[in-house]
Amino acid sequence: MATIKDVAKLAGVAVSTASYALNNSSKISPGTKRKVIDAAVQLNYQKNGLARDLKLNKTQTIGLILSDLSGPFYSELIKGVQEVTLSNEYDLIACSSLGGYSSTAVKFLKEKRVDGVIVLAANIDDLIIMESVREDFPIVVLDRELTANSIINVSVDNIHGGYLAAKHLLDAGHQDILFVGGPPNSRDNQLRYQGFLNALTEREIHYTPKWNLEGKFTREGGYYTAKMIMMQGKLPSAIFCANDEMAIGAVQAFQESGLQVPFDISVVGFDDIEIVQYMNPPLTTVKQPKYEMGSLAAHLIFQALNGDIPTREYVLPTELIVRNSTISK
Amino acid sequence: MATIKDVAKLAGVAVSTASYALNNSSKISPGTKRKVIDAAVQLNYQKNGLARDLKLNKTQTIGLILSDLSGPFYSELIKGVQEVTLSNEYDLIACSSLGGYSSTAVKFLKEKRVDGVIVLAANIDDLIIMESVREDFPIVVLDRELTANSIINVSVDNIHGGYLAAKHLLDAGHQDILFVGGPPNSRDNQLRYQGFLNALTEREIHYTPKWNLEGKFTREGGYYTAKMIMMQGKLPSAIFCANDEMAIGAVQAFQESGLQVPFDISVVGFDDIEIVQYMNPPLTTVKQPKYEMGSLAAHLIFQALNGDIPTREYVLPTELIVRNSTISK
DNA sequence: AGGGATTATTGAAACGTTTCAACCACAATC
DNA sequence: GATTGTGGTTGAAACGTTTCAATAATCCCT
Repeated sequence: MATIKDVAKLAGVAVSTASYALNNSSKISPGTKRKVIDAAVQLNYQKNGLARDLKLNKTQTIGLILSDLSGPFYSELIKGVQEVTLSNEYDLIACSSLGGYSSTAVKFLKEKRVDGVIVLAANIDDLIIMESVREDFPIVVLDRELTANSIINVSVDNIHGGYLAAKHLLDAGHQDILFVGGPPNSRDNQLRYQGFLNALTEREIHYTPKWNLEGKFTREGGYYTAKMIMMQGKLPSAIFCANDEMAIGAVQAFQESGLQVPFDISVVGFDDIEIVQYMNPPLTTVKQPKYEMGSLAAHLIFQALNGDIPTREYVLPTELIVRNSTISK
Repeated sequence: MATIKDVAKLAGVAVSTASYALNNSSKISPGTKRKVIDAAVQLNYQKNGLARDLKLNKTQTIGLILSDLSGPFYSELIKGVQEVTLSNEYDLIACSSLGGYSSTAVKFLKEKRVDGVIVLAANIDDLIIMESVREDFPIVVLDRELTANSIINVSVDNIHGGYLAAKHLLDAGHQDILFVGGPPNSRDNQLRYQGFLNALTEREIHYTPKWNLEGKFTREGGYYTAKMIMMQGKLPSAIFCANDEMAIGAVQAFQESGLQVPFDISVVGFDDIEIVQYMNPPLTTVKQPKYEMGSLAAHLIFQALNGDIPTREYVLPTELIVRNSTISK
């Protein structure tokens, strides 16, 4: 591997000259510049980015940590992050938090491999993030509550979202509504449930869940919960699933049992992930402003990088998207 | 930022000792090891990964280059790559080829920031890849044909896939089949078309496309092409879209015009991306072994990294998945 | 008590850059 | 002809690690 030393030697100049020349510094005369560049191409020289970053103490890249690179992760959100990053002439790399303490994510959080980081990964521990705070290293965490000097929180109004979902069903005349929850320790889940309850109490309906409906935030979770519901005899007239994936699973379970959504049971989800508009029936759901979250997160990173200290907390609105999986009673 | 020097000083040892201690070398006595570690936690020391990588000339990470981090990129494929990478105790980072010559992708290809790279990005030029070949730097390119010392090709049997799609329609009695192509300079597109033609000629059907049906590999592409088809008067009895995204757009266009898929027209796609099974109707398509592609690609990287020179070319099989968007005539 | 063998510790070089401060040659100014 | 200036070039230090080779400390045998 040719280094800049080799280039300098071949061009017959000092290594500092070679460096200036390759970075197109105005100090260098056109003649030597040409010599150096010729030498570089002749040796097929490629700069070592690690050395450069180390010296400059700056990587010009920001990291995006996702719970799983392959998951149905919010592609809209990534787009938001990416566009802002690109327009600031930074690089963006995505890595996964899979693997716990020895995951790539931790490596990037701690080892100064990026200039700032956006964390969207519920499976990465708050503790790890707190351990990674250091001066001048902005961290934007999505969907969690964490306070430290350089940490910025961006989240979505889950409570209002849950409220909207429930209100929609109530307005449509449903009385017997069931909340199909995700993991009980998930903050998202709790807040959505909270909003759901708020809507019910507003109508003075007392919600008494007869059994514990909570599963994973996955298709299987929704599927099995729906099976459970059907086994309990009396069907509710509507369910509100804590996320879209669960709703997909639930709808599938109902349909497999010959039930018609929305005629036999209305279903509303949460997230508005891309595929739910292609379902049969298309899913009524609560939309998160995913693109906006992403671009906001990235903007905040750059603001912090530029020395402005942005506000530490942002909550973005949610919106009800009515499709055909719900019907008036 | 505390460096190892600070740790050494605080612990009262030489920096080499500190380094050995932090890396848990057996040379160091338990006593000093403890001292060093205490000092490290007290200073909240975090190692600088760049410095380490530079010194070791090894990053222990492999890069995955995608055409667009946010796209509906093959999440199955990524999963394959990720699992293999993780089990080899390497890190995986994904980056986008958006931005052409100054994209993050190029940075990672050229600047020695990763130990190997997998390229799945049609929009990155062959030339760039060729410029990045260097000894001991394995590059796996997916879905393109490129020969150089350290380049390995992995692709899918597009020809046979196209053949399968066409044969399925022919077997179902369709005579008037239209090929809805993607970008004409796309190799995937060409090969799928080739397979399509092979099936027709096998039945001695001469395919004379009355107009040029080619668009982008996107939903819009399929949508507008379908509109075009409908404007031409006589509807074919089936179409074969060069990828699923286009098929989705086409189905949508047909349905908007009141046509029934598959009763008025059969549609088959290519790729078997996740959402097509949730469409209404679920799409008949040709499945690519995405997971296998990913894990194969990663395996090959590690093989090369271990000094074995693997075969330079791999072609994976495709498979027809019959769903409800096609019907017998 | 002396000498070899073992174990712990350390100084210094190296990885490949960038950049400061010094230097040089030469022209311009008074 | 001495000073000042200028544009071009360079040596050396620095970034934060790891690791070799050398030294220092400890131990065990006779």
